[in-house]
Amino acid sequence: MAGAPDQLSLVFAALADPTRRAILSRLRQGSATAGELAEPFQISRPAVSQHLRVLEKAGLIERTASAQWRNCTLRTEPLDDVSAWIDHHRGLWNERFDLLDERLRELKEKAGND
Amino acid sequence: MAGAPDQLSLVFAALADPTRRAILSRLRQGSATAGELAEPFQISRPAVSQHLRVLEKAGLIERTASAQWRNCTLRTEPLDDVSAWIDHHRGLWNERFDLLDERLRELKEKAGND
DNA sequence: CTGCCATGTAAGCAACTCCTTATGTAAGTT
DNA sequence: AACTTACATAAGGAGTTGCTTACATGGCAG
Repeated sequence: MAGAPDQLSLVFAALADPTRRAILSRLRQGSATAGELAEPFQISRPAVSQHLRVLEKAGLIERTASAQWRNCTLRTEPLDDVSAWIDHHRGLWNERFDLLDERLRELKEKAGND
Repeated sequence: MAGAPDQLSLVFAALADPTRRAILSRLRQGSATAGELAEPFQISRPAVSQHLRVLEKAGLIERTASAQWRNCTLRTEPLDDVSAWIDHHRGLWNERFDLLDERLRELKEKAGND
């Protein structure tokens, strides 16, 4: 039993593969069919299909069927979560806002003691 | 033969594990020894040790040995690369800088044709 | 209906991940 | 010296990933 991994882990895992990142890069220029996405790669179609499934599970693409073509479109919402996590741990927020917070508290105490 | 994965893939893969993300979160409050990092988790010490090695290979932590203690410190540089990739694919940059790029290329061509 | 085309699914395999227990290794303690 | 502490590494196993080939599905063209 696997015990489904959380969404953030799914997204990070999806992005850990260069082929999948290349697929996403490609989709940045607009949606494409599975065949178009497979073309630039040396790997087989089923392999690409499996990559697409991983990306879909991570919420990074959306697949809509029209006739025998599957259209893939980029979805960037999961990247917002990733971005939030990353920024939180880069200290863009922190070491600045935490210090600011502390500074404010100091000033408050000082003002209180006057 | 594995064929060493690129650094960005290493970082994404390292971040795909909740335990490792928790370790990084913990390190945000300052450096810690391997033992301190292992304590909050139910898994064995060797398991934590292996997680630390993955994080080290990804460049996300630095381990320095002093006596029999291994001190782990957070390194955020790899997160900058991740952040750049993410932002690039979120369309924060894009729709602005790609257009600028294209515009520059147009101007260049025009200048060449003169 | 028959056959092609685009794609997904199934089965199988090598390689990797993540955990375990057992065994180093190096520094401090008695 | 023997013992403990703090960690790493080794070996092994269950589960997952990423690829392959072979087959199934479903729309379309003759």
